[in-house]
Amino acid sequence: MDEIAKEAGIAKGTIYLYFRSKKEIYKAVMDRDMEFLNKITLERMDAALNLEGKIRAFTLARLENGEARKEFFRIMDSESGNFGLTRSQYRDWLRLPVLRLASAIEDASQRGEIRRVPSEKLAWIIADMTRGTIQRRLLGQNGTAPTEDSEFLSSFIWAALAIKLNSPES
Amino acid sequence: MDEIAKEAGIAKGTIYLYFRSKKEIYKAVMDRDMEFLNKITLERMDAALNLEGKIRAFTLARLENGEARKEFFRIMDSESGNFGLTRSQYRDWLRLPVLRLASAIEDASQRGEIRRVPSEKLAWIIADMTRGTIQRRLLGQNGTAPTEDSEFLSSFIWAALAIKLNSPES
DNA sequence: TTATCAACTGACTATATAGTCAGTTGATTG
DNA sequence: CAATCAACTGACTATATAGTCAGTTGATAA
Repeated sequence: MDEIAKEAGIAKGTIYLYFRSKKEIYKAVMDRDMEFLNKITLERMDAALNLEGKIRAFTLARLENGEARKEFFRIMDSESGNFGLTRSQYRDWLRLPVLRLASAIEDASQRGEIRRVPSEKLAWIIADMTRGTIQRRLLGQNGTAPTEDSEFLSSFIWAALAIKLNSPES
Repeated sequence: MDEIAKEAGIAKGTIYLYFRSKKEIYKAVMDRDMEFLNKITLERMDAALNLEGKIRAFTLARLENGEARKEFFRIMDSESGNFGLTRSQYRDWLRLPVLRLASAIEDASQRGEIRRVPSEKLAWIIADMTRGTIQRRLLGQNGTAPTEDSEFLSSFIWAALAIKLNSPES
């Protein structure tokens, strides 16, 4: 709190005129950032015309955001316990874009554009892969661009969704 | 430390005859658990005859372990920051089984059993999906068995790896 | 000029808890 | 029996820091 006050150029007591507790500050920051991230994720997904584009939009929006807010992610990752933020709250925030992704998958599945899959489960593991990739990018001295990683993820997922065509006997 | 001492049935001071600090205790627990988890993961992967089996072995070993040590994972997840454990140390522990998975993928890729893929990247995202699935299992009241989730993950991954056959024009 | 008050201040309090160490215990030995 | 000592004890110390509150400031109003 002393550091926050110093950084903000106010006295510590002043903080408590605007926030009840330290937790509340973390929550406010978290809410703002997650809201923003979800907003751009959804916008970019909506702009995409087909499922393949939506998957690419989802992964790329997340990867780019991770890149732009490294420090935030680092703190979230290693200090979330310090401010009473559980993994389940993080999951709650993810839910909205993930469910949007799930409906897109479900639609495509219904329309026969991809093979039949459990859409919600799939959407969650897409989110898992994206998160893991962001974490890996933040750790190592990563030379690759977000677009490249997004491309890798998307094409991998897309390959798994392709309808199996009648194949010559193997 | 008071709680640990109580649980162990010794005085707090006695702890410091065996461990230099609180961090060291966490590290010891972490090391033991991760070593164990890696051991069974590698054993089960080695027992599998082909890549598909190895992927299934990897995911299932992890999922079952997550099930058997819920409390440990929960603490790891939400309190890792409290004891100076960074995400990068977690990643270091994962490295061994992930690289083993990567070589298996690389081999299969070389032998033409699967299509060409960047094996290490792929191995890491398999680990991501597995971790995410474990976390989801620990949160919700999950009715499904680990085998079912492992099956879902493995078949999804396998579908993405299948060699694209010459298809009739679409 | 004085009163009022909202915004602000920062020294201080309260609390939690990792780590310490002077003292105890009980087994072993000469 | 007395001496020695390794293992152990738990009351205590040291430190960090979230949160408080009596007092200050400066603008506005009467």
